[in-house]
Amino acid sequence: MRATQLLISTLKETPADAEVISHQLLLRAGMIRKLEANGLYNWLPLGLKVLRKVEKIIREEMDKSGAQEVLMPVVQPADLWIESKRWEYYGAELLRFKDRHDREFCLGPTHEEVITDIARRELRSYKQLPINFYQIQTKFRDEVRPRFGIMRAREFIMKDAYSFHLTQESLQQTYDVMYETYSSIFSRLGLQFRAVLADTGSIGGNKSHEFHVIALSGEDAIAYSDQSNYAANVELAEAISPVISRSQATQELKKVSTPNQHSIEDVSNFLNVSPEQCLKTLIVYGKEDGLVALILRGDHQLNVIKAAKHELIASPVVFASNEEIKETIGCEIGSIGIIDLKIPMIVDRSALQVSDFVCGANEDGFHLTGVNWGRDLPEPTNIFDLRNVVENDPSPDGSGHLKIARGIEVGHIFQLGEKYSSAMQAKVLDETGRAVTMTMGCYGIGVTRVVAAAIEQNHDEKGIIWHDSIAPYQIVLTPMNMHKSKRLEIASEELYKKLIAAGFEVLFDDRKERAGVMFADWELIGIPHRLVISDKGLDEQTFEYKGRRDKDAQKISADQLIDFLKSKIGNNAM
RNA sequence: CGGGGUGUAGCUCAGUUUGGUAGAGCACUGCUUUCGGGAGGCAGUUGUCGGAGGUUCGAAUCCUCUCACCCCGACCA
Repeated sequence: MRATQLLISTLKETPADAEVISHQLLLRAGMIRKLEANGLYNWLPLGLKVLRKVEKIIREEMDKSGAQEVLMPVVQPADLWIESKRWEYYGAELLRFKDRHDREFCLGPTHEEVITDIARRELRSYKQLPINFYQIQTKFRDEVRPRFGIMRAREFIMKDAYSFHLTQESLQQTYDVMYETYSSIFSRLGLQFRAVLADTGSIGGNKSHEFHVIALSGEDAIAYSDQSNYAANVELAEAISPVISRSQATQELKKVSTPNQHSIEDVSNFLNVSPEQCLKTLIVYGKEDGLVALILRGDHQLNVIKAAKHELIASPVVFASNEEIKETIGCEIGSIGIIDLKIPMIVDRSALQVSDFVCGANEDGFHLTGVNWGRDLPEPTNIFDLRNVVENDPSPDGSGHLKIARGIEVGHIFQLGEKYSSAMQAKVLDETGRAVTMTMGCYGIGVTRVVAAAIEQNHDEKGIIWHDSIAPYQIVLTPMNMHKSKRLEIASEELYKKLIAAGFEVLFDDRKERAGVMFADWELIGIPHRLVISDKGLDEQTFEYKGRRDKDAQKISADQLIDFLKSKIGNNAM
């Protein structure tokens, strides 16, 4: 490709509404542009090149896994969604509208209904199973608050796959294949990623993994062991109770005045004890009427997803209002304590381990010190894992300690079970001739999000750094002052053709631009390999090469150039 | 949906307090130079001042309404 024939719309300045680095760089590199409305983006030629490469790798690996590609409409009839009950439950994220005949439709945020409809029409026999369909298709979710550019846009491209099975064992097998396939995909994309155990949430099912690209700007926190393969979303990661037993009580129970000291930070500073030595009491609504107290160590954070799984706690977790707390317990939020609480109490495992602790006195302006389980109040009976794991907690698999990293969720695989197949009567005959509801798996990759995630992970102050496999072009050929040297022009044209013949994806910067402009543009756009051709170099039969991450350029003799480039770029992108 | 902020040239922004008829830098066009790191010079082009209504001799500026976008939160798998 010649630069004079390519839309190069680089910006020197960062548009004011771009918050995250991937959004800024995609805009500045001229890869995407926002359409008038919020959360909708145009893909310009250079950006689309990248997107298509990501799609190609996904497609190749999915095909290799034995999945088959289909294409389903973006517009979906309401009837199917009514059948699955999601017309009622999906909420405002589902963009609904009517056609000219007043029939109701929606824009597909996902395609479970449609694929299940295909399956129930086309699949008749267990002999056709297992089967795995995928598509790469545009989705629309009317997000409450789209943000971060293409990271969380309203319209986006997703690779979604749906598998159908007669048995759980079969589902597990395909699930494992997808796990491996995803690992291959993200490896080929050149991403540093981690597969983590995930909460299955309201979709249900018994097993789920998220694939996260590790990046400081990630929206999710993930916990992983420093010594084993264990990794889980912090939402899910289990906080193991340390094996150490509680120390003996050494202090007297005392009531102390703590005027205007409310937060754990206030109280621990005021009494000169560490937050670990304090217990905090959070009041939430119970599943039945009434309130429930949750007891955590002062330095720990409540994990609302874990808490919502407790049988006494309302799901989702809702904190009690100040008025109700005052009415039921008799004090303000900052002074709630554990002794003589009149409501059910659920104690985090770690809170159980503390002796001589500090807690509220259930009386405004007072706390208790030297409190001990068993001595000053009964040993708790209701013990639960309520908190977020923190750095250096023991790993739940017993091997090593947990580290915390930020991740961008780019893929999610889970076992759906029969939620859609049973609601929509998707059945096949088994070997005894009996109609059996199929069980399903579902596997997504946010294709457009992958592009953003790749940038979040790979950029510097000059711009994007694409991995060879997804760069819009592998090599950029930049001649120095070509318009002044006929000899250089001829040599550049020759080299351009030679590189193409050798199988490289090469961009020839034939613009009449100064060197600095060319260099700055291609560094911003993130072309991984740069060749400079100059009169000086022609004299000594060399070209100058610089990798996007290299500090300095190096001279390569003309006769070795192709071999050199092949060794640099390798086969992964060819 | 709640809170905060911003709307002026393609981009970044000044001008609004104190009303007087629209600006800078970058970008873009042409020419030019000492042309390997977003260079310099000369000459140009670019606006419903987000929209509607009002006050006024006169509104980007004051008032009312409205729309859009951004940030924080809530929501969401």
